[in-house]
Amino acid sequence: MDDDVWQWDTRADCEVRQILDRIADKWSLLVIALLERRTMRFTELRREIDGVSQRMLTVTLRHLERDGLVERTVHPVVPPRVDYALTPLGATLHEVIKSLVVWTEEHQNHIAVARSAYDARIAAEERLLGAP
Amino acid sequence: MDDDVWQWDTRADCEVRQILDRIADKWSLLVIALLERRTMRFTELRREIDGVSQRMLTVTLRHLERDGLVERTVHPVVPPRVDYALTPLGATLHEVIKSLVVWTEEHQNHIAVARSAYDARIAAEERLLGAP
DNA sequence: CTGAATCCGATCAGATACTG
DNA sequence: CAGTATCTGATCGGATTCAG
Repeated sequence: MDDDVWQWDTRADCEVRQILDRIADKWSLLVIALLERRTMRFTELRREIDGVSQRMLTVTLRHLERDGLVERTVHPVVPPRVDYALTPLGATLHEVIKSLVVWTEEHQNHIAVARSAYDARIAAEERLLGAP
Repeated sequence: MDDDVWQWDTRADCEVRQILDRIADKWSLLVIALLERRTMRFTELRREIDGVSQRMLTVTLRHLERDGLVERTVHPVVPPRVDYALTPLGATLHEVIKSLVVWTEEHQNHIAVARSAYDARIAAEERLLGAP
């Protein structure tokens, strides 16, 4: 059974890979995390997500909407008002994403130590090669 | 408590974001999934992962090694033999990744339907605009 | 306010050639 | 076998401008 689950990873063009690439992109995780709390407007999202450009937020939201993870609601008022909300499907994804973020939170110190050790080892090797 | 966990997502430069970008990249997930089964050699990984170039596999493995997720072992024989194995830290990450892949497997049909509906709706709107 | 469209520099990643 | 180095086309993404 486990073997069946992991069969996917040998094929480049399979559906799972496409979806993984989508939900693993830079801003999608953040958008989903924020919308899980509550419905938000475009400008609210832009203000909350530090570093995102207007263009990339728009692109990200369109992708999420297309995949059925986010619902876009246009209110016919002036000035325009557009609300973004997580769909039920998006909510189930959020549960999975949450475990990923929690793991990162718990292990970031461990990883920082590993990086320092690696960098120190590489630097030491380069000194050996530089002065033979 | 939930609020603390999700505090991270408003800052672009925080450690968690860097780590997420790393483990969410195109090939890392596949490498970790394969190495969880058993230790593998460079060429074995390359053959198993459809579509990866030699360069990108090397880069991915160096990143994972630096983060302490993968261990690289060089055997001083000819021809050269290099084994890659998941570290204990990498193994804990695999558990999290697995839930992500399982979610994708379970919902890929749902997403495919949503995409079709979205594309059809966009196409219909464009027809309305094209022939007024 | 919420976008769409365009331009353009930066980065990424594949192909190729070379090495121990 | 297991890489490194280099070149180059492709893609990404930010800044800017315009529109409903």
